[in-house]
Amino acid sequence: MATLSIANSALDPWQDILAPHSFGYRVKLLSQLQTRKFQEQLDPLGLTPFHWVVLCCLWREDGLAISSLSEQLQQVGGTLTGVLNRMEERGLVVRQQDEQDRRICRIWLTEAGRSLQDTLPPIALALREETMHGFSEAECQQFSALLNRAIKNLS
Amino acid sequence: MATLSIANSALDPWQDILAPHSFGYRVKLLSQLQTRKFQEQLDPLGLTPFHWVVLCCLWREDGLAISSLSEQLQQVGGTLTGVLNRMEERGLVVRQQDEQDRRICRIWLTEAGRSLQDTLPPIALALREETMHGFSEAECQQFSALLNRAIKNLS
DNA sequence: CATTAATACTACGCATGCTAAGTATTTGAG
DNA sequence: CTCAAATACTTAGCATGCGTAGTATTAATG
Repeated sequence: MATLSIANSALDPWQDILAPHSFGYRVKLLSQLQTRKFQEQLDPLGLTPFHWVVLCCLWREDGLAISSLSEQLQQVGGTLTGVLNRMEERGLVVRQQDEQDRRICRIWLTEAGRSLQDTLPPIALALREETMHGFSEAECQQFSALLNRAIKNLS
Repeated sequence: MATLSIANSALDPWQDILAPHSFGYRVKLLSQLQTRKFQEQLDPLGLTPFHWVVLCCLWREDGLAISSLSEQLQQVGGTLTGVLNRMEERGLVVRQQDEQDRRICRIWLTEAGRSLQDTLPPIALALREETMHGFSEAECQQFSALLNRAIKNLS
């Protein structure tokens, strides 16, 4: 008979590194839960969470090179190619070769892509508030700081 | 000219919800970084991070139904079908229909799958220690507790 | 100036991960 | 007992996400 008692966990030195109760798996799970909730909200708009993050970058600075997006988002180039193809088909962005260096492909917002700046941030904010429900300001900052340190350790 | 100054961030109320600096995106990033590092370690063994989490469940209790794996890992059934197919081809597990209820498909470890219990946990432990490098015991527990609360909020 | 190296991106194959639809089996309402 | 509903799983299609290989362009070396 399998037990999950504290005593058992104290006896098993691997307890806290084995999925699904490990720290690592719980990070993955939180990431997944966020994505699922966000996906639900974006689906009626014909958008995906990945579209959102690309749009965020372009709202701040339009005409970014794919390599710059890749660096900012820490995503490999191959992944972006597909996403940008679908965003272009969806009419959110257009590709344009750089004049000076024709290896570079710059991504520009369309009017449709720019106008989403009014619609999407409130959705993202609501998700953040749901995630952080019951957290004090200090706890939010603590969480954020711990997250940054862990990311730095693996970068 | 794009600036990233504190002053600028204080002026923009959306600053902390826009990718790639948002809390949500950083959670995703930590999850991704973990997966990449783990993948690197598992690749020479012909394994994936998903194999690891399934094996963890089976080491604790062999012969689990797919629905039970689905619940424990919080993964939809369709995802597991593919993973279990590949694990079966890889010789880690075997499928067997339940005698009492033939709708249920139980997953059993092979000897190869069971023997990995000696090899894999140290790899996972090393990754965890790399992630948590420089964290005090109290900080680890704090991080873990905040994570659990956020997961609960979205579940 | 010519050739090699480096850079930016694309293409392909494979592994998650999701939804929706389909199949087999069992349960349960009448 | 019978047939509809519920359950367990598979299949198919699409969107990430990664690694590798390929193409085009520019930079760097001699």
